[in-house]
Amino acid sequence: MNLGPGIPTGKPAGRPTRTVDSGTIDVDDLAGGLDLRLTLESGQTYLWWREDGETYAGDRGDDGGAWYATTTRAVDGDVDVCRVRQQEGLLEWEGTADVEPIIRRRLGLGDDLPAIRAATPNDELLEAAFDALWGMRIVREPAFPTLLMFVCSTQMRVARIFEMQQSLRRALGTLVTVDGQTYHAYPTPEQVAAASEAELRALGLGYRAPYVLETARMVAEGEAHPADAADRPYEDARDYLTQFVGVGEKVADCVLLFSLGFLEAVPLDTWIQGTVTEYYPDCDRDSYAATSRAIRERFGPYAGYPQTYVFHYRRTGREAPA
DNA sequence: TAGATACCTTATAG
DNA sequence: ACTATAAGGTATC
Repeated sequence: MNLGPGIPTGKPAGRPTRTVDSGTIDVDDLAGGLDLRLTLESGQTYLWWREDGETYAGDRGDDGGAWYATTTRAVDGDVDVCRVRQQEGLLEWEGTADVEPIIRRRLGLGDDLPAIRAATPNDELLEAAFDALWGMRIVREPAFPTLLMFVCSTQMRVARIFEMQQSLRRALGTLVTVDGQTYHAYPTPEQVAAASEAELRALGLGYRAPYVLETARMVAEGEAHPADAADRPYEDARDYLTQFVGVGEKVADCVLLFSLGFLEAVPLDTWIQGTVTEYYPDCDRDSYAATSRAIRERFGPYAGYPQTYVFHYRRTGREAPA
C-alpha cells in the first residue's frame, strides 16, 4: 500500500529513520461505522492535523484527507508518528511502529455506537444529532496533552485552540525526522515546565499561560498526574482533576470524557448549558454538580456520547431552524 | 458558601 | 475604520 508522501517507506543507509508499519481497518467491522473527520474536528481533540493544512478550514465532510498525530511511548519517551485516512470503507494507517492498537484506542473504534444509541433516550433533539453526525466517535487521547488542550480551551474558539496546540508543539515539542520529513511531538510535562510564562504568552495563550505552566510543573514534579484520576469513581475523579491550575469542573469533565474513558461525563459548556435550559429545563439546577447529575440521569450511562453529538450538532449550526 | 468580576487575544458583528 | 462583543471558564476576592 502506498499512502503517498508523508511517511515514506524505505530505509536509507546511514541516516536516522524509522521502520514503517501500515495496515487497514475495515470500517464495516466497526459497530456503527466511522466518520474520521467528524471524530477529529468535533472539538474533542486538537492533537491531529491534516496533511494538506486544511484542519478546521471548513465543514465539508470527510474528503479522504490524511491526518497525522504523534504518540510518545511511556517507557522511554520515544516518539512515534502515525498517519490515518479514511477511504472507500477502509481506515488506512501508517506509523513508525505498529500503531494500530493505539489508533483503535485513541479513535474510540471499540465503541458500539448502536448499543450506545439504544441506551440513550430517543427524543427529537438527540435523534436529529445522531442522524446528522452518525459515525462520530469519542476519542481517548493521552492524558497530559488532553489536560493542557482543555486548559487552553477556556473562552476560546475551536479553531484557535487547535492553533495553540500547534504552537506549543512547534515551540516546545521534540523534533522527529522520518526520512526527511520533520514532525513535532506534543511537548512533555518537563518540556512545558521548562518554558517561561512570557514564552507561552508569546504563543498566544493569553491568561492561560501561567495555568499551563503551573499545571505542567505539577505533573513534571510528580505532584499529581491526570491519568491517576482513571482509578477513581467518576465524581471523585473530577474532583481530583480540579487540583490542576486552570481546571474547573467543565475542563475536568473534558479530560474524563476525551481521555480517560468516562463515557458518563457530560462537560457543561455554554452550548450544553444552553441546551439544558432550552430542551431539558427540569434538569437545570443551581450548581454544576447538580445539573450534571440530572442531565446524566436523563441521558443515560453513556451520557457523554449524546453530549458530544449535541455539542457539535448545535455549534456547527446543523440544528433545524425553530 | 454564594455572587460578581477580571482575564489574554482574536474574529466577527454592528 | 472603529468599538463592542463573544469565544468549549476559572481564579480570585
